[in-house]
Amino acid sequence: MQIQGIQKILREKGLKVTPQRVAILGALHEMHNHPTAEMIIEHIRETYPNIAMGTVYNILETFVRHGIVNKVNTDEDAMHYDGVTSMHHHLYSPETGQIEDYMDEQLNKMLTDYFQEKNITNFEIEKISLQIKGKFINN
Amino acid sequence: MQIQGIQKILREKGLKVTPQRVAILGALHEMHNHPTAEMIIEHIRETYPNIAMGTVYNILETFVRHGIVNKVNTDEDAMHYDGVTSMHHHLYSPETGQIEDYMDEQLNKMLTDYFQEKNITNFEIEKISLQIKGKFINN
DNA sequence: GTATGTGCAAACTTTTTGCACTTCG
DNA sequence: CGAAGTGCAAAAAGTTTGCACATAC
Repeated sequence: MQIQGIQKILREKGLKVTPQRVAILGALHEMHNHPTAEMIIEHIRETYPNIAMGTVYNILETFVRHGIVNKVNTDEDAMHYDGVTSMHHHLYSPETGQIEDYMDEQLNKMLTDYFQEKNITNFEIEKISLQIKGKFINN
Repeated sequence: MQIQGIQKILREKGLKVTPQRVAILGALHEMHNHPTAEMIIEHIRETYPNIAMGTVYNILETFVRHGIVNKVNTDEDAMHYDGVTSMHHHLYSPETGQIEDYMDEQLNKMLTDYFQEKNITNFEIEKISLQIKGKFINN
């Protein structure tokens, strides 16, 4: 995605367009490996050497609040982040920490239909995602 | 579950039966609210006043390694733990932090069948679980 | 110009670690 | 008795916060 696309996303949410925000959201869209805050900083430090830790955490939290970034929960301490907000799932290996997107429209439809019909009474569903735990093979 | 049942679980895994382990596994089986390490300590402190933090973390890690306890990943910092190891899912509200079990045999079968047929090539599945994010209603 | 955002460092929270002592089998 | 487990306290890792300064709009 070009920088204009990033800026548009921010403006549409009423967020001020700052170089830090553009860099972080850009990084999340390039990286595709569900980085931690630490990994994001490392990635953007080349083009943005003096960004502050606290700023990165603040910005990520803002993005999550506005729904343009999602948290990816794992068994590890550090939080991982995901720039892809459309419905998808994750393959996850607790041993190596590797996380891969698992996109599957057929599965999405199956789950959406299932819960539409099921209609859980005391809960309003906002988002459904599968965590598929296991091992990556020869990789 | 009585104390004998807890001891049996530990012995079957080749783990030494210590009062600390019995207390923690017992707590996890009573609690049903996916407690953090902190919450577990608070819960067992009545009957076990001088258990050490480090011991609780060590024991939980041992249990997870032996598959008798699972980690429950959320958007929060602190890890949550679950004494139920059979296939099930979670309703989760990021706003309040509340986590509830969602048990559904029909869903389990649907998912298991789906992935059996699908056969992802580069990944060996060990465990599938849905995180259903949203809001609990009047509760 | 003003509300909002950022840098920085300190503080806080959660988890891990090292080592002496203890306990289970 | 010996291997494994525990207590404790210090340290590490991850995240949040407060405040002065800077910037987007």
